[in-house]
Amino acid sequence: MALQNAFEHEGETKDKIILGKILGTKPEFRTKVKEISKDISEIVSDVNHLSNEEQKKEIDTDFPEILIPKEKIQEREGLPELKNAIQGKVITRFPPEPNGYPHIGHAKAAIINSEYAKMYGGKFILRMDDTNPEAERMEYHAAIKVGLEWLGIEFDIVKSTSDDMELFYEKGLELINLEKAYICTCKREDISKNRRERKDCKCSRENLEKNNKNWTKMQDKFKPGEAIVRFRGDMKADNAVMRDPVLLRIIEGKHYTLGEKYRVWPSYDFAVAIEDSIDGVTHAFRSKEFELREELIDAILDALGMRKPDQGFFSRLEFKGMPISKRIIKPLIEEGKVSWYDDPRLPTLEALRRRGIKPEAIRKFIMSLGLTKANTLAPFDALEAFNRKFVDPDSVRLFMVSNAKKLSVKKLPVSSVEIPNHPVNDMGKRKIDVDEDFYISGEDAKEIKEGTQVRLLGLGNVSITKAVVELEGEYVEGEPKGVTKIQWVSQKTAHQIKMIIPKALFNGEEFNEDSLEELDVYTEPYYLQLKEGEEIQFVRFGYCRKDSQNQAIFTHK
RNA sequence: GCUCCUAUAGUGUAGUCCGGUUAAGCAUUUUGGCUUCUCAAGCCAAAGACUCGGGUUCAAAUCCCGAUGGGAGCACCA
Repeated sequence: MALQNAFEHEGETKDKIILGKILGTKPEFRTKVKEISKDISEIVSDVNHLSNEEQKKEIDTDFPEILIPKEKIQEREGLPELKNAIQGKVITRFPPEPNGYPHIGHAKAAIINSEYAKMYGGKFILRMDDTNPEAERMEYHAAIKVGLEWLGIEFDIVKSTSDDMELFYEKGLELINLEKAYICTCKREDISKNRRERKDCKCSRENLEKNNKNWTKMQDKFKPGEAIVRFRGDMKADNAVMRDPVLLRIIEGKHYTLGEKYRVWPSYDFAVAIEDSIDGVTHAFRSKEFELREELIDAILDALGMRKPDQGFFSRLEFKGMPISKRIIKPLIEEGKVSWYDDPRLPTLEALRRRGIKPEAIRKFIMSLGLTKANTLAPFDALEAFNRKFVDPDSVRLFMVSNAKKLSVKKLPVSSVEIPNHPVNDMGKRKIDVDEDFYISGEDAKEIKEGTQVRLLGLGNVSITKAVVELEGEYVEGEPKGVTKIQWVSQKTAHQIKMIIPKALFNGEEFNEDSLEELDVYTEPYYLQLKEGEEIQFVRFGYCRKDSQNQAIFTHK
């Protein structure tokens, strides 16, 4: 053993390490640490005195098996195992509120929960969490569905929290009758003050009869803000969430699906507790800002004698320089600094899609993040790396030049050329008509000196005869090896498009005024034949998504 | 302020529950090289980490205490 270790570490070994290895593999020695450690010291010292060759020889003769390289330990695939999970019986859910456009944060919650359902052959529920009539809109509801569909997430059950309004009333009343809840008619500020000072209010001492009467009054008489149903938690609790939180409150806004049918609405905690329980959810994963609610949800379900799901938490996901919250995005849109929620600089699903990010890449990326609770402020290039692998095998390679400079080539022996659409995969060829007038990139033109050669990719070598303002050259026979290879566009068929290059919206706290670069570029006419939304690689430039006939969005290098 | 969560290479993570089998694995990034009619992809290699301070132990990334950094909650939003 000492020999092996010495061999693996250039002829030197240490007794502490050997001791650890022995104890690790052979637990029976653990009681005799003192005795064996002395032996080990001696052996180790002997081994260290041997030369490399001597060590090798001894291993060869006595222990040849240890020269076989150790196999790598198999790494776990996917998410960590769930506690209390039975194959086929796991039910998870994704409960978005239809109050905004879906973004990468939604994707994380949806993907983690759906992966768990898949992993255990269980069921997955989409539940629109729509218990605040003032915030919900059909437009968002639809956008969320479109986004999830694009991500390729499938649901076994689709429902809305508001489907169960009668149940919330029933359970609310049950809690009141159990004296686990009461109606509070204090002012909002007083409630908040009492919470901070950990004092209960007079309403919590009212009798059952009064509470029942007030419950009825909440249905019509009380105005919004005048009365709420509070859970009897613990006003002295360290966890502020437990200090008699709101279960039901009056909101008179028009609900996007139910209209004005109800005016008393459940709070998030109450709704989630009841819904997860009756939907049979076994494992509920949410982002960690809800961590403190775990205790409350358990307490509500305990009070009602209802089944509790296992709750789990994961960190919020954000990209550097890409705001996720409506609070920040909305003003940017209003000021015209960002066009809309699908602006490619934003982390909304729609923006990611327009930018050329593939749903598979998002899934892989999110799975690679794991279930950590430490904050994840990922750089966007982590996602790009995944995306590149999906996009590379079927992106058509096209020529495109930016900051175009003219190059005329004399003695060109051909009038057209066929170029493969992909270097390794068979994606067909395209024919390009050429004459002596070309465009090349300004960046390349800068580097080209008179008297040198360049190769026009797929066409041939050109000897540069003049390199001022406009370039001139003549065709020469030659191999591509050792010559600078550049892309080109034929002037007579050049198609001009706008290239949009999205960059970080923010540098730290500061809005990046140069976050959207726009270039006027020339590309081949073949661009017009591609489908909208197709991913292209402009050779030596990067991957881009065709946004329209005259606009492309830069995806990444 | 109070309460809770969290801390592994430049970045993102595995390992932490149950201390030794891993002188810390993977991916990305960067840098070299190979391949290539792209600065793409692919292949090979290199670089690079257990926040700090105590304690327990033969042995600590792993357990305990403390400090520090980061985040969240303290809504009649979810």
